[in-house]
Amino acid sequence: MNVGEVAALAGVTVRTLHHYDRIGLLSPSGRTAAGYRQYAPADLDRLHQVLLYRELGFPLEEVATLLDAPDADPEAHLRRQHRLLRARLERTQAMVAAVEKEMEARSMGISLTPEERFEVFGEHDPAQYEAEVEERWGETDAYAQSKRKTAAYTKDDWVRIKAEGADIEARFAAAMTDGVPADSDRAMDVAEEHRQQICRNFYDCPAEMHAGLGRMYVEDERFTAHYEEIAPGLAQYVSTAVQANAARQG
Amino acid sequence: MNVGEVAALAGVTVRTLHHYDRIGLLSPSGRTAAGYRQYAPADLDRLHQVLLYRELGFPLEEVATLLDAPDADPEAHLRRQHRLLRARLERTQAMVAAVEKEMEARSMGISLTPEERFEVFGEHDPAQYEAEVEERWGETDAYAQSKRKTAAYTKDDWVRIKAEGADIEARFAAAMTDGVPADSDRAMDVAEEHRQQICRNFYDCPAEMHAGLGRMYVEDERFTAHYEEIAPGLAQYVSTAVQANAARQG
DNA sequence: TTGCAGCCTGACGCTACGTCAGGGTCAAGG
DNA sequence: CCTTGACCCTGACGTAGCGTCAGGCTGCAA
Repeated sequence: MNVGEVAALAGVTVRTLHHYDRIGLLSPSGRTAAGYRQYAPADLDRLHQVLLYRELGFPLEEVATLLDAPDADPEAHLRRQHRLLRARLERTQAMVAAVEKEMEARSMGISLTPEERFEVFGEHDPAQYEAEVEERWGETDAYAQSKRKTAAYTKDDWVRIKAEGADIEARFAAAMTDGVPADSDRAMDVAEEHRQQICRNFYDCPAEMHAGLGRMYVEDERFTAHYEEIAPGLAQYVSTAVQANAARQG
Repeated sequence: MNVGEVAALAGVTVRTLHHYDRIGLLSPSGRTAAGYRQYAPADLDRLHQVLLYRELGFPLEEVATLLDAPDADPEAHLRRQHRLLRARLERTQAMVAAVEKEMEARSMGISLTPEERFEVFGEHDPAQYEAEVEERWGETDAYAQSKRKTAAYTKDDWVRIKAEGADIEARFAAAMTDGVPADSDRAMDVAEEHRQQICRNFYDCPAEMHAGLGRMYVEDERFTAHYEEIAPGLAQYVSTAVQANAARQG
């Protein structure tokens, strides 16, 4: 792909790609004889990461060091981004609440103190704060998590993990063909094992996130296809069971 | 207040306040004999607005024109900010979902197409997009809303509105002293009237937002005090009724 | 072969500040 | 009374992340 196509796909300008090339953040892996930039799939992967980190407020130079760190696997980046995005979510929710509070205060004739009104801004700095939280919290448990996870897996580990996954899927299918409802205890128990298997082997997956995955299994054809291949109707069954289990867990 | 205090309160640097002064975005309303900047409460109000708009990605120049527009009342700004913040909330949620999707895809060995992965970035530009949505959507219904709302109220309107509010509060209090549960139909009906009165007279207040207000009535002492002054226990009563009504409405 | 869209490389401009430099101000303590 | 350290002032220059020409080559469709 050439610059124009990549730019259109990623929603950035050609100039931006030129810039990333010059500063060495993202250099296309090839050029045509005429000097046209040629972007390979791997370059798109990297661009994707770059844009995520940029959106999260990281300076480009830091993005480069993050992505070029030899010991950082892709999964670790995803986990980090997930954490930071949820932090942003919380912050935005707090700001929404603050604005609502002010609207209500005005309509009731109550006036807020300056401290209250600036509460949500307190010493923030959108980028640095998130990066800081990351530094102090992220790399304690999550770094350890990252280390003992996929990066360190041997072939045997992968075989075992695949087997675990297949086992759980088979038990879902068995429950379904036995006519057990998807929101029954038996199905939910399998769902809970599914969640814990994800936690053990891949990434931290709280109930809420697991419910999101459940929804995706029926909404996204790729995941639907994965389950339908095992047994027809299994995608919907697993989806329901997973969401029911999430509701049960709280 | 002098620069340092304001900076600490608002979570910005002194340099930032200097900058805002020089470009005329926020000039303190006074100076000491020695030339020290003196910020009045009104200046803090303005700073608050500036920071909100800045956070939403507006360029400072545009913030200035927005805030200096003679026909824009504070309520309109709050409504606009509320809309934009919710747009950001949705976008962030979409990004969280996208990252979760990718994590799950990796753990299941499915690989996503570039289009899917850049979906969430598509033609965005964090500031402009929000500003654009604002231009096209906001100023159609909401501008009309703004116009016929508080800005145009006469003294009589205010008297009527105050009376309406007092009436609803009295009916809440009556229901409570009658021993009617806060989640009964009677109490929820009053809550619904409360919501509709806010919509008519002040700002658009969907069920979800109303529930948020309900929570605030018991969490924030200012609002609690407002209701407790009418009758002890009324804050909790109204809060419960409002949240129950929001749940009822869906 | 002739457009015209798309690509290239400088190079300068712009926003929203960060960061000194050089110098007054103010309240507390010696 | 005087000094000291924290705070304030005004330039002035620097920086990040591009936007925006300018001047020129490339590629493909008519």
